[in-house]
Amino acid sequence: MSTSQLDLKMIDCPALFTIQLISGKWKTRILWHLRSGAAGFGELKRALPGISPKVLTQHLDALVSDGLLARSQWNEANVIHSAYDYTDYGRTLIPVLDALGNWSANQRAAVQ
Amino acid sequence: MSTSQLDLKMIDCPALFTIQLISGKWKTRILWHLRSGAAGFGELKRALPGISPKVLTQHLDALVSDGLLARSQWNEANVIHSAYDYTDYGRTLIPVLDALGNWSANQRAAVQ
DNA sequence: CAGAATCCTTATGGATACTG
DNA sequence: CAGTATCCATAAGGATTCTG
Repeated sequence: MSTSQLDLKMIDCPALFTIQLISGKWKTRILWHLRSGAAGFGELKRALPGISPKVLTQHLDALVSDGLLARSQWNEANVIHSAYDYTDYGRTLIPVLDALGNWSANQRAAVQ
Repeated sequence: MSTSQLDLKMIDCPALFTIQLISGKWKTRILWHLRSGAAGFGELKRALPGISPKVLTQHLDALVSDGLLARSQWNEANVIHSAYDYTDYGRTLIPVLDALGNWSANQRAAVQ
């Protein structure tokens, strides 16, 4: 499911590469949530009501494998904890996400 | 399949609204192609090798129904012609598409 | 807690033939 | 030319149970 490979299509349409990284029912919401700081698996799950652990894992794995997020883990009283956070690379995407968000906010404002 | 309805998720994550408009295997490429001007059904089909007429119709219908594109048609020697072009609303999305494209171009440049 | 495993439903896309 | 109609394949997502 990794989208890190380039493709002829993406040379014709560079926007496609970026889109593929952030497409998926929950990816944008994960990335959006992490803008305010790292979060563990459970926190993300709570922040995204309705997502199943399998799907959350799938999306996180894709984001990690595409280099946008990094995962860390540690033990506390014999219990595993994890944290997902932007990589430096992933962080460069935030202004782009903001552009997407601002556009939609402007559209909504214009309608009202 | 219209994504024009707002949703609670999109208030938490405004970027999601924009993403939904341009997600789909060919949507970005259609929008990218039309940046250089309107195009008919056949031209788009040729510009997107591998797309089937059904799927092209689906994507165009979605883009029109979401208000990003407009469709016009006319007759010439008893043969139907069509043209798809940005609406004024859709055109406001072009800078956002450019942001997506520029980001991917920068990443590719950085890798090399 | 953080997932892996399994099974299942739905959404998306595709090939092809046909029509006004 | 510009699609529709039909049938089909795969991908994406989801519910649930289980494990270190």
